[in-house]
Amino acid sequence: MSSFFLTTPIYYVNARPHLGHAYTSIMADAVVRFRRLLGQDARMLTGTDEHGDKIVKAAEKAGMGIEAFTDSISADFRALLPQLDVSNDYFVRTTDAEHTAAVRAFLQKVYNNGDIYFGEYGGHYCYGCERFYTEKELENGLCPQHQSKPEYVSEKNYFFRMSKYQGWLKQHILDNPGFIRPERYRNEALALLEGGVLEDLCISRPKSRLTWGVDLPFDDNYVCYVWFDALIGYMSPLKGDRAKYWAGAEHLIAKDILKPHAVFWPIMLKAAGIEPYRHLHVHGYWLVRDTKMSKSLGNVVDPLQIKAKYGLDPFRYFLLREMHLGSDAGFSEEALIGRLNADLANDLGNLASRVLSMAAKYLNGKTPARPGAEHFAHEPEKSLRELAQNALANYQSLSLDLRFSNALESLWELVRALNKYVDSSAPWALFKAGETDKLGAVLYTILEYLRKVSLHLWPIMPETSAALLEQLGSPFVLESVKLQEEIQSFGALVPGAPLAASSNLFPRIELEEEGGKKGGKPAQEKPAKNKTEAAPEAAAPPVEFADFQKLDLRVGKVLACSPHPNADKLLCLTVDLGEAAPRSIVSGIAEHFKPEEMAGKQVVVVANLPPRKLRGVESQGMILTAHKTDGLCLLTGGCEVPPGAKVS
RNA sequence: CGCGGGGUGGAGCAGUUUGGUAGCUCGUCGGGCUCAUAACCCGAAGGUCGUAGGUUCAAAUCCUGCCCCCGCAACCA
Repeated sequence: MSSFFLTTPIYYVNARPHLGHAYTSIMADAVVRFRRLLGQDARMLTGTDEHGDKIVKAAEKAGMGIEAFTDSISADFRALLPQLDVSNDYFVRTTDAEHTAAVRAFLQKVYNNGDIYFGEYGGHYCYGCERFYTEKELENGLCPQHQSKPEYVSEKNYFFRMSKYQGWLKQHILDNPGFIRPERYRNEALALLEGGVLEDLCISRPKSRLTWGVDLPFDDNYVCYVWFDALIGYMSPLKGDRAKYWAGAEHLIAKDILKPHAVFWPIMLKAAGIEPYRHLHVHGYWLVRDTKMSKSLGNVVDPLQIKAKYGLDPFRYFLLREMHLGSDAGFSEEALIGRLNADLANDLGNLASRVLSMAAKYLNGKTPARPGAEHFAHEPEKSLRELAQNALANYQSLSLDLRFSNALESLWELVRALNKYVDSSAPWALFKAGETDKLGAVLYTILEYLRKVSLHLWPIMPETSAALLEQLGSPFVLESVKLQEEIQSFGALVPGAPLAASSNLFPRIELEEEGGKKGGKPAQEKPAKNKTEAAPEAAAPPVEFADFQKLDLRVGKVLACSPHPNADKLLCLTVDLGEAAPRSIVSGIAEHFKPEEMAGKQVVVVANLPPRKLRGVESQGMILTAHKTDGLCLLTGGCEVPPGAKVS
């Protein structure tokens, strides 16, 4: 039995899971389920990446201990999986003891091979930012954030000699066209390698600056930093099964982490004397209202809310049907409802409903006799069989390439052809005419092809697939599936087997006609727990009233406004707060407001923040806005008030 | 000249690798059927494939210039 191994990224625990994470996990699940249908020994890995200073900061911000914090978010990610029917075999945490041991062993091996060296890293360090700046990033030798002169600090660290393997990797990518796909990302990876000599990767942090990480095996004054730790998570849980599964390893990622996966990781493996993975698959982003999801825009989609509202399988179907591998796709409830109604309710659901209902009426709910070969000797059955074979063959090969959108499109050609066949063969007319043999042959044909469709849908919609197969009197048993043979074969349904009297797996969602309201309710009963709008973030922990009083909030009048000379997301405003001189305030609202529309507006300002330079312009306050799905809304005084009026 | 992606009937997308009747879904209009979840089936309207040139017997597809969108990076006190 051939083995197959697929990973999602090891998700970074600095935020709670959202649609993007759900998508990658669901897609990976569909891939491994498809492989299992083909009879392969397919395993899937996912998990959480928990080390690094960003996590330390996020924990501090949340007011939690680092371990409690990572435990909590990792648990969120883990809990999401069964709710999405993701059938992962492994869940790795980079804080697992096994994992840290594997990282140390890996590092030691690379170190012994001479590809890790101790070197001095000299740089311009800004204590305010807690980071190094390159010459290029500095503005006139000053920190762009603080406009202060960074100190030249040299820090000793360990470096991974990536440049040594640059030529090898380039050749490997050229020799293996499918190594990174789709092709555009392969080209991008090649561009990264052709852009000059790769910089060696700094892989450590001194414990004086960071302790939340894996100790280096050859120097316990340092912890391992970022990628070594995370990427090794793809193999550390395999342990004794590594030999069996690693040879078929494939990764699925979103486009933002192409470089570490396409460049760092294969080189790391090479340096450790391990075969590189077989394929890296890269998908795009889900856009909401034509823009990237982001917390600050408040358009983050919560997968569990969508599931609660529309059901899991329609959600999974939508995600896999709508996004073409590699490209971005738009997410909206309108589009989801459109797919659900058109593809699932009207085409597939209705097909099941009409054929089962006819079988109940005309055949007493029993599977009819198998038609003989002569049934397919004539039209329209001849063409139907041909179309079905093509559709299933295409579906299978496209699914193997992770092109689920095209695969489903192909499968739906069969679904539609079956609906046409129902019409053209008109079983109700055969029944009235008393042509029982012909009637049985026609209905058997539809039922059998519907069974094939249902079976093929198992990777995409496992629950619905099983339910439909049950209704068709052919319960799902993974072990007995012979998917490749299903393309040609015909006649698995057992004559006489009982059929469900009706089917209503995909109720239509009726949109409210009047009133222009968006969204919709499923036709079936479902408590409307949540509103359509994006979920507001959970309220922050309580603060003392005294703390609130520390804020000096004022209403001000915008006297003038101009774009920032050196940044496209910023506006420079002059705001009258009733003080001796108006304030200069820089605000990140340029994407939502034009300078000319700001002049004369009243705004609410936080007046006692310390001044700070933003891309070279000093800002002496902060303008308050409310976030909505499609932009920002200025907070104003509500009625005309004198500049400087206090807000409380 | 920082890096990258894209512009195809009203909407959303395929097709571009390997030039050769421009395809799919939704929507619109007309018709049919009555088994079915007001679903299904048939037919029609609607595109000079961003733009200007070039190569070619032939260009959405290959080459060049230009215009416009969108990500990344920088930036949101």
